[in-house]
Amino acid sequence: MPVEPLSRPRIVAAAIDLIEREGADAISMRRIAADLGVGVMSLYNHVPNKAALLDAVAETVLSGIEFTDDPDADWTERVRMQARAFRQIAHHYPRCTMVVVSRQLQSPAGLLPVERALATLRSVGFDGEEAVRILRMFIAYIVGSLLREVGVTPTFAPVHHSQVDIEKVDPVLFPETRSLAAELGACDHEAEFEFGTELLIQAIAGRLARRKR
Amino acid sequence: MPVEPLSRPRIVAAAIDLIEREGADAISMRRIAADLGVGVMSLYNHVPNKAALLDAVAETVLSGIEFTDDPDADWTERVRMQARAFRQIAHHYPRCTMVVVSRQLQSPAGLLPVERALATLRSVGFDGEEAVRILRMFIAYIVGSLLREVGVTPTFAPVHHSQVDIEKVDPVLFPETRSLAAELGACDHEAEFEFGTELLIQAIAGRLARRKR
DNA sequence: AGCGTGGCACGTACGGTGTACGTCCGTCAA
DNA sequence: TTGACGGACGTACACCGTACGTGCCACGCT
Repeated sequence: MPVEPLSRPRIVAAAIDLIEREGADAISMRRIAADLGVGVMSLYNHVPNKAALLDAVAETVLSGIEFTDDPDADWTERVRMQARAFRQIAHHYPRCTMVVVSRQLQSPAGLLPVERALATLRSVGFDGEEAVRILRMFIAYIVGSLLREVGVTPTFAPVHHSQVDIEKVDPVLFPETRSLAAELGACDHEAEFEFGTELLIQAIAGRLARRKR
Repeated sequence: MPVEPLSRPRIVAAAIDLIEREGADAISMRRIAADLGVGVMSLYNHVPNKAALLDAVAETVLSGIEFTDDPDADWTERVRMQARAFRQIAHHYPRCTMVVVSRQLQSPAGLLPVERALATLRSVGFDGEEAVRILRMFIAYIVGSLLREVGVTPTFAPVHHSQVDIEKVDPVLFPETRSLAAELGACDHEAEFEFGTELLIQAIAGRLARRKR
């Protein structure tokens, strides 16, 4: 029985699989090894330590994003597509999202999207400094959005409790919060994400217009 | 010698202190107890478990934000102030920031800022649904910004290496990234944050104008 | 005064974790 | 044939969260 030889990619894949199945807290070298039907210490022949493994997980997830960039499309559409591509992470690997955003990886895995985004921004007339600033703002927004999206599901979503029992909040201290309970309780992540993306694009467009004037 | 009696606030304070001194990874019930000069299990008389302790840390840090809201000021200025208030977290408790954003707490600690922000937004003419959307977008941006700001300091900042050795990136595959190396390498977090905040405010203002028309 | 009683500090113990180190074995080069 | 070497694995250690039991002390009641 020629079992697949142990390898770094196989270990990383098992780790991702485990995180998606049982959550990021459940991950341990022993569990991964068990899932692979292998001794714990064998992992260390391919991965220096657990932190590096998690970095590899983040890198793998990140590099799995499908960026389809159409250079002929309107720049607003291109920005939209790139933003949506990032959000795919939260869809394909919801439980891994926290891992991805919480470790800053210093590998070229994240460079391709950066390059694409900078190219897009510069092609519409922003200078380098401004392109970088805008990119950073976009990334911040996207990261924050992903965190909201996956944070709402801690491990298993309970039935459906909004963050606070709305009955408990004092209507005189928090009138707005109370009257907007319905809106605050529900959250269509996709609509929310699109709304913010459009707002950002409009802001950028406005800045661009002012700049060209 | 009447030692201060053990109490939940004292435990939480010790936890925050430990995190700030040694990083979020270093925290353990045993270390906290040792810092307080107390047996480990004594902690459990005041805190049900470690997760609850971390929630309490998040809540305490969050409720420590100084929100000064001037109802007479321009709404743009009020939004600015509230955004900056959040960013104080990253200044006062840099190592705790990850803890704060990574646990979704279901306590009224985060309600005050929400209430203020909603009130501000509604006072300038947004309806409830839109106010909530805008607030969510702002929070996403702020959270993402804070993560960038503190993520740059993993544990101890090395000398000063930008995320990638710029020499290593291929200039033909990543021309923009390469040519903007200087801009990408340096990051004035305050300026960056202000830039994004202003852009967001402008976007909101634009939306408001369109809405009133 | 005597006597519960309940809260709190604490020790011990158990199952789990990351990983340093040593051992064994299969493969391949000389 | 032999030597070296890389990879799989077992053992061991320090540390983790926390369930459980024990003892102390301050209090309210009779």
